[in-house]
Amino acid sequence: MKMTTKGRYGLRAMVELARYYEKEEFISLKSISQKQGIPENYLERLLAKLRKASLVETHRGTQGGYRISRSPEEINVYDILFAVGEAIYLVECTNNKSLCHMQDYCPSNVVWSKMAQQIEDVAKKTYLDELI
Amino acid sequence: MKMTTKGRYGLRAMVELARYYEKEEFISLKSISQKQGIPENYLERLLAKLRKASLVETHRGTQGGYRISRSPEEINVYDILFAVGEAIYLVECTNNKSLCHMQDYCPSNVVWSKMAQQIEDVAKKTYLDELI
DNA sequence: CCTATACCCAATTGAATTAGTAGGGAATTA
DNA sequence: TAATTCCCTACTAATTCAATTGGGTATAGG
Repeated sequence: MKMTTKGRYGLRAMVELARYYEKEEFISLKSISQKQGIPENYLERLLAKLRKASLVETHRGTQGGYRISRSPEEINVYDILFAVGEAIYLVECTNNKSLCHMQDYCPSNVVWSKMAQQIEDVAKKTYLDELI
Repeated sequence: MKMTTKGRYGLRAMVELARYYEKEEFISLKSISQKQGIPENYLERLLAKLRKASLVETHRGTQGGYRISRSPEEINVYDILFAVGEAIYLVECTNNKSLCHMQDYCPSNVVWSKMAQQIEDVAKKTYLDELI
């Protein structure tokens, strides 16, 4: 039961960017990648998703880069996980009933759903500003 | 972020066995495997682990099989997950500090640990008898 | 205008883990 | 002694995740 790099790298990148929120300057991919020890091209794709979700904004050319598009107080971990496509469920069939071989009631699912709900709650309650 | 089959199959098997607790009869691997739609040989290995953790007991020969070794009220989901080797953590470095490239304090880890703790809590609070 | 910077994007490969299979062995019952 | 059923290890297949490659486009500054 493990979070993928999408979620891990995604959060780390956002924490990194959140640190520069006040300065309003753009941070280059290269810089984030080096500071956080994340492969450049791989991180790039995550940042692309974060951009599409309007969590970061970008600027090209010299002095360009990425910066957080809202105050860290307004971005929570759930937003980030959702943006990068890190799904919050422990078993497939919680989301997709057709995958379950049980007709009516699945006892196990009660547990997995409850766990997923807890994770989601933590994600939604934790804002970036608490992490910097 | 997904639970592996170890945890999923393991719990399902235990729920199945818990249903027969009163009867005290042994249920064959084949029967569990068929009812739950889990590959026989694969399930066998999980049951072996559950046996080693003293959660189930076995008997060979005709009319042999597996049965739960304690009352369902005394077995929680955590016991099962632990027994089958389903680790409860979302990122490696929560358990193994040496894997983390941060020297002192890792902001992200705060989140992942909190989530893992929540999962553990649910697992420890949920007993088999609630699921049958 | 031209060049360096730095984001943008798709396709492919590589690596690791998980899931499942095969097959021989040993205990128990009838 | 034969049928049943657990016991155990090694191997293979499948899937998913992680990372790489490489070419494209916008912007700033000289």
